[in-house]
Amino acid sequence: MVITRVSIYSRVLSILVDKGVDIISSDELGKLSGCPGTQVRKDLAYFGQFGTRGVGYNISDLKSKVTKILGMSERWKVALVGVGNLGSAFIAHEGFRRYGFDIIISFDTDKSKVGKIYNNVEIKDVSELKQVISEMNIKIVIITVPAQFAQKVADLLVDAGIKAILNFAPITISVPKNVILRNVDLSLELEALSFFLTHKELQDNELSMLYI
Amino acid sequence: MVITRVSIYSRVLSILVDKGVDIISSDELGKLSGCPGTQVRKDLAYFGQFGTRGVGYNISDLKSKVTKILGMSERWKVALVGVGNLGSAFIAHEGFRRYGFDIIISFDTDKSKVGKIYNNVEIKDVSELKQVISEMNIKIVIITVPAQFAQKVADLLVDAGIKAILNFAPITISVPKNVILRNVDLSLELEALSFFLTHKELQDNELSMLYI
DNA sequence: GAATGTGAAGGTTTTCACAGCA
DNA sequence: TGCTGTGAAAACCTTCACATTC
Repeated sequence: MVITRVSIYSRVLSILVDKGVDIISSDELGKLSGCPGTQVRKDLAYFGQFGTRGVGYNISDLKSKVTKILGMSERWKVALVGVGNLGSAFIAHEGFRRYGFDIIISFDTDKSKVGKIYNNVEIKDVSELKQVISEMNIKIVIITVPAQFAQKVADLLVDAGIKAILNFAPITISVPKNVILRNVDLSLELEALSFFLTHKELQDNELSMLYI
Repeated sequence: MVITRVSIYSRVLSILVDKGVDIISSDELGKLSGCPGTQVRKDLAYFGQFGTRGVGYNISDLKSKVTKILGMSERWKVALVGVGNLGSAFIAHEGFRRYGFDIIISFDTDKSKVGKIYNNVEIKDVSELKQVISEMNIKIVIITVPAQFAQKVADLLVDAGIKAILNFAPITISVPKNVILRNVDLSLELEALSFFLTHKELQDNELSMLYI
């Protein structure tokens, strides 16, 4: 939770740096990030003291500290498994590059795709996964394969020594405790909207416990 | 939180229905969903009593009740604004259709795109948004425009009477309290991975408060 | 005996309130 | 005076323990 918000602060700070603003208060940063100022202060306090009492936070200073906290001082090399609709879109997605993530290789099992180059990214056969990931020194992998193959791919990745996985397959996959797995389930996000549209009568505190 | 998990239970139940299983215990359903059985029971208890003590839950029965709770008894008509890489991929994405969401219309401002049909979905000019959304009786909209246009699009949607928005633009947007907004920020997910890779030394309970 | 449903306990996260400092 | 940093309080969520039912 904290980390997601710190990431958002980082986004907001970038925009402010570009705008040439120097100083910001926690309340203001909170407003721009969609949370209360006290939350901002507590979140940052977890990592140190970055502000000046009575003044606020120096934006470029805070930005560089937050960047370091997030481990985003250098760019990350990323691989992607499953070059379907979603996978191709992610390979072409400018946002990843802008925020410091380079998808430099991709994998699929489809013989008609393997060997092709899409958006400067080669598509290799999944059988080469372990070797290529080790050679290219990749630490983060995105899974965009159909649900039924996701666990198998995750197993391959774990075997290849990957410690961070972003999974878009709509299924529960398991990895060892020392591997970080994050799941993004697109339809599930829409289902949450469906729920709230269907239960508009529920209000505020009733909704709180149901959220996210 | 509850809703996200109930959505996952719904997925698991579908698979079990297909497999022809009849009955499942909360512990088993929890294991398949990635949470403890007691969580499953509490989550379901929020909406009623669906099981039989000493026995478990009747799968097809629970499935249909959960479907109703989520508001997924009927299909939802969805619009998408911003037919770029990501937007096109979502229009083509099978997953949405499989889980009951039909993207039936899309919008963009790019004159070279407007009027085209992609994957059976017409691309209309954003200026037609309000009228088309009303005519087509659309209740849910996906935003996949660049960050700098996201707030403007959200304002248009609110003006058009939309009450549920799924935003993929990496920026904080504000909507009135009666509008449900969910944000999916792809790079932010990767940043969370970056953080954990960078701070492997933090263990378990230290990490807990940082997680999402 | 087995598994649900649920009040109570235990944790975690957020918010409050204010001391401390520019 | 203004705003950060932070213990304490409040709110929230998860897990436990067990009475209840099949």
